[in-house]
Amino acid sequence: MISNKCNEIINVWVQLETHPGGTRWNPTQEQIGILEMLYKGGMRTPNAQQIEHITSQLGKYGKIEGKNVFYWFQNHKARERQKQKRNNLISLSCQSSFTTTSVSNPSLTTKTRTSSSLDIRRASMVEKEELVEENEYKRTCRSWGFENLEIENRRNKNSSTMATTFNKIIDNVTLELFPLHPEGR
Amino acid sequence: MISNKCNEIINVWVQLETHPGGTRWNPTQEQIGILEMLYKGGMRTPNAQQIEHITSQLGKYGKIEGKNVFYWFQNHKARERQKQKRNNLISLSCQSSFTTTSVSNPSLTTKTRTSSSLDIRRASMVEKEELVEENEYKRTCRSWGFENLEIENRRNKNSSTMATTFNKIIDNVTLELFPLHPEGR
DNA sequence: GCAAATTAATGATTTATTCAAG
DNA sequence: CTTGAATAAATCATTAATTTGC
Repeated sequence: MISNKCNEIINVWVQLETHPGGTRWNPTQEQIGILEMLYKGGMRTPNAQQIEHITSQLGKYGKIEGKNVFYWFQNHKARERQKQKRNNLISLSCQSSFTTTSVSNPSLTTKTRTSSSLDIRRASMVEKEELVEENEYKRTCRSWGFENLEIENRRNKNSSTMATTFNKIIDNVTLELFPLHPEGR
Repeated sequence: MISNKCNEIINVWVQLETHPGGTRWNPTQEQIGILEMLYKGGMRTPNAQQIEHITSQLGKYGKIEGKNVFYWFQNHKARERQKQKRNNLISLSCQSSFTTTSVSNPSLTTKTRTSSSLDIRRASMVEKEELVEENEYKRTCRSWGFENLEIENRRNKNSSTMATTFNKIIDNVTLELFPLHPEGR
């Protein structure tokens, strides 16, 4: 898809050129593409091993650290939730319905105003209960990268230490993850 | 203070005995004592180097990982905040005052009920503005442990790589941190 | 066209909340 | 019930888009 030597060289050069001192990570198109592909595939909270793996692969297209990958997934996930929430709010307000949030003392809630654009925060709290989350990946054991992954050895022992091609990383990682974390929590 | 060889041996044994499979970290008294000392000294969000340092020192008193130290500070901080909040709420409700939160449409807020025990969350939002935080350590550059601390080399170059005694760790680390992060943010 | 000024995106951190072991 | 562990939400801060006045 996006993997010829030319782009690789150019990107490395661009990276080195535009990030001399070392500010924040500026992902290349290839990196973003792959991350989004993984995300679309269902990856949400990669564990340390997976992050290392992905990082080493994305590293071919520019400077990158493990934490960049971790943060990318966190932010991407959060901001999609955010967007979803906003959309839900809009569709709700388009129905122009009165939202009467049931408070502990219901006698005091007298026909509260239609949800204005301002107080998204409170609304989010309400939504959390009435919105069916599509998030099928509940909490996964993230585990830190500080120490070697001793604890994680309890689960998936079989993880290719370091694949070489993109197809490999994508297929491997997604296949590793897609079983939907069989041992729940 | 708490540092004779006997205890050390016993604790190592206890650690190994009570955590065969590898459940969650169970801090020893010495470890907690030191952590609390550091906390009292003002440490709140140690960075990767400091965490590594502390971990290696606490490791003398039992099995421990960097993430344990990290989480300990996070939880300790958060739970002190929590306690503070609860206390503030209590003292407020003891005055039995009416809290009228100014909403975008003030005409609708008619003498809202006194703060009941349930909605701590909203109260916390209010407090955040009217409570002078004693937290003089704003945001410090935590940085991950995944990669080597390349970026951090911009600041404090002088950090003893690995001290040996407890007094050393305490004095060193606190002295490293106490300058109140001269370059603000 | 083209910099300076604003605004929107998004990388990075911290804080709040929740889960669950003991 | 306490607290270690983990995730979600909120926040900060920097870079890219975009606009604006010239």
